[in-house]
Amino acid sequence: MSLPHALLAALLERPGSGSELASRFDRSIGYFWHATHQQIYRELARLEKAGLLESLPPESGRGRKRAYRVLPAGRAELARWTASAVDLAPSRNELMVRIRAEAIVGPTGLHEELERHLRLHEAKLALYEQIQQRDFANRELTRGQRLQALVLRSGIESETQAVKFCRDALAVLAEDDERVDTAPR
Amino acid sequence: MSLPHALLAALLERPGSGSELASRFDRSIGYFWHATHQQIYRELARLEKAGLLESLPPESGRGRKRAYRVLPAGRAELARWTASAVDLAPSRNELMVRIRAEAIVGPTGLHEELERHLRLHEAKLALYEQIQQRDFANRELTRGQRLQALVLRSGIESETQAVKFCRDALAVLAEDDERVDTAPR
DNA sequence: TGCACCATGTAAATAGTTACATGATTGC
DNA sequence: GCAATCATGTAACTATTTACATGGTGCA
Repeated sequence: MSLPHALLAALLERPGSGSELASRFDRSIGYFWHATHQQIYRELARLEKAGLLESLPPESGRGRKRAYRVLPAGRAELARWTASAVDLAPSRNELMVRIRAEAIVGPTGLHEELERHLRLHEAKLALYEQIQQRDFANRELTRGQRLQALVLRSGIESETQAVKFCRDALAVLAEDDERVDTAPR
Repeated sequence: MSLPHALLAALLERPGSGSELASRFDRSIGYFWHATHQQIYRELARLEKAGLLESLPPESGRGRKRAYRVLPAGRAELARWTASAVDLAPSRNELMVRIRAEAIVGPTGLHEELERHLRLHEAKLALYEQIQQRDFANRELTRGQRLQALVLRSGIESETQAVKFCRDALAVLAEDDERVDTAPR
């Protein structure tokens, strides 16, 4: 399972509280391993119980930040996990199931949904490219930065591919689905 | 949720029993929405209870095939779902988390794991290309077949990208991780 | 002082995985 | 007739999502 290890990695980069981690997840590591704040709080508590993290509890109980920090055992566990063997994750791509269904029971209104996804993927792509420019363009990179840049580039390529897929699918749908696409392309 | 709809789609293409669906999932639609036989049996029972499927129960109780068929309500539900709006699936790519961790606590032995993934993705890519040749090359395609071909091509591109990613990551690791990669490239 | 918001959580429901069980058929 | 296998399931567990709750802070 990746969430605890994603949290260990994030906390090693910079210690912080649950809510800080939640908002950092929304920006960086969460692009590749999403988690809600509920999951994060629960998992932080587990990791602390397991002796991989420690926290400075806030003075006044609830409603105040609790700062977490990785213990040596946590760093060791992260290193162990990083190199451990796992199977390929079983793929689950809902859009592909929909296209498949469209091929059988269509035409449906899948058209509009694809337009919407196209825009979402374009936005994500633009965001990643902006981050790439900001953080990795025209400079010498350390080993760690080269690896991070690689992960980001993989995200850019995935989004590029998703954009292309939506466009191609829309083209196929437009060929004979004029009910939905009233204006010619 | 996609599983019930993936099952409806599969059963509309061809009615069948739970085990037939499970083995078909291992070949076709399961490349994009994986499910175990336990999930499939549970979901088929639910769909029947909901009036979207019917089944011819075997004469002799357990251990015999139970043939499922989609009812009109099931087809309608599939069409409704196909065009319905959903958010982008939150991404979860464990390998990216590992690379990120390697960037922080590395070098670990991630090298070998990447080699293994590289081979798995190469095998999957070869399989998809073989299916493409067999089912879609050099022939006129119907609308449904063009959509299916598109899904397959998307799979081919994803695997191509995964292969490239593994190679690039291995190259970065090899630059300064000579402990693991004893021979120069 | 009261209202919006923030940080931390709890609870319940759903989805997916893993381990195991049972009856039927098939081939030796 | 017995072992291997197939088809169908049950049970328990883990992961994830969704909805809600509670205490604290800051500011109008």
